[in-house]
Amino acid sequence: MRLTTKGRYAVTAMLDLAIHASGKPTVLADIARRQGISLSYLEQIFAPLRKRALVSSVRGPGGGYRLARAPSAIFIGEVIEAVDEQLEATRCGGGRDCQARGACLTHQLWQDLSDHVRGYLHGVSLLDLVEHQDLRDRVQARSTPVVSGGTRVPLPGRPGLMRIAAGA
Amino acid sequence: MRLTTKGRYAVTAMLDLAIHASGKPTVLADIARRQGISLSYLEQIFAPLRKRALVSSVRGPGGGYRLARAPSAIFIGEVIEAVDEQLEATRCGGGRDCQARGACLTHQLWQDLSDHVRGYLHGVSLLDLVEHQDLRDRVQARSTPVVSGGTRVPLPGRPGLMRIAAGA
DNA sequence: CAATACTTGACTGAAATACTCGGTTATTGT
DNA sequence: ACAATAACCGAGTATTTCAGTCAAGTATTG
Repeated sequence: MRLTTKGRYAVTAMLDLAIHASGKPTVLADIARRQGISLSYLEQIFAPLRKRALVSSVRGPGGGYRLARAPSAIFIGEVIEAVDEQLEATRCGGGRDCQARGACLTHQLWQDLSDHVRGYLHGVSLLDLVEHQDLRDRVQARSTPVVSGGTRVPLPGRPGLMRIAAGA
Repeated sequence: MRLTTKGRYAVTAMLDLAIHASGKPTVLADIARRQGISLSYLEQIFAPLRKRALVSSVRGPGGGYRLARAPSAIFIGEVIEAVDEQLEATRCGGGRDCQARGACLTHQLWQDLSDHVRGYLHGVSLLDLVEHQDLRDRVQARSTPVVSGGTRVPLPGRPGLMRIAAGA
């Protein structure tokens, strides 16, 4: 599993979708505006989300995207794995000893860590985030218009690979 | 916390150090040979390890590096954090709402994840890895000479940032 | 049929990482 | 002393990868 800002954007977008769900599909342009993500980039992100049936799309005027399942049944891990495809298969085929001596052991370590992370992210649903959010900015959610292109913050963090962010 | 191949090398090297500890210090050249890491790169990696007092060094002939503490008291998290310094402090100062609406919430998610990962890596000691290893290749450890420059595998995986490696 | 909106894929720029190289300083053994 | 050894240091380079853009294409609806 890889963790990139692309994955973060994907989660953010899905969250946005969950929040603004209202029968009608949501157009990407709105998400782009609200979340400060470029439309083109969003398109690129939504393609794999659709392929993995996390969202469904409706074309033509009045179209847009919808969550394909209930927010409680969509897990962050799925979203990230959909977007940050792992075309990886690290050397050292299978369970054999891939390297001298030490390396393969650490390898096992990373593997375990990976499983941990995956387990964690597969345990958090969109609904969890939405609920958590409601608690946090119940006030703010009312005070700012939901749709308008007010803020338009360019980027949440600075670009580059999302570190398993000790920073904050 | 960042996870790079540099960090992986650091852990591997420390593990090597733990395994070949025998009173006398170990020279980097040996580790380089055994683990297939370039000497120069190892030097670069050991500098911060030394700064953080995870290893101690002895200069001159007969010199080399030693673990500064017992393997049971050195944790992987320390090693990685020593090497992959985080000069990070992500935007969105403090606990404020750093962004529009959605982003800061996911932010909290990443934060939690980060804490998880860190907790995990700070719970694994070098000794844990060493022991685990003994179990795994008790046979192999005898069958191949410990020192000689036999294999010389260039790289464990391919370069690039270490993904939280689903691959294997 | 015309506007809307998704779809696709190639392309680019910038950043970070991975790694090298040359030289210096401290010790030790002869 | 001298020479060999090994840690130490800092600058420098190259590759990779990611983030983001652009342009053209296709399906739907009104």
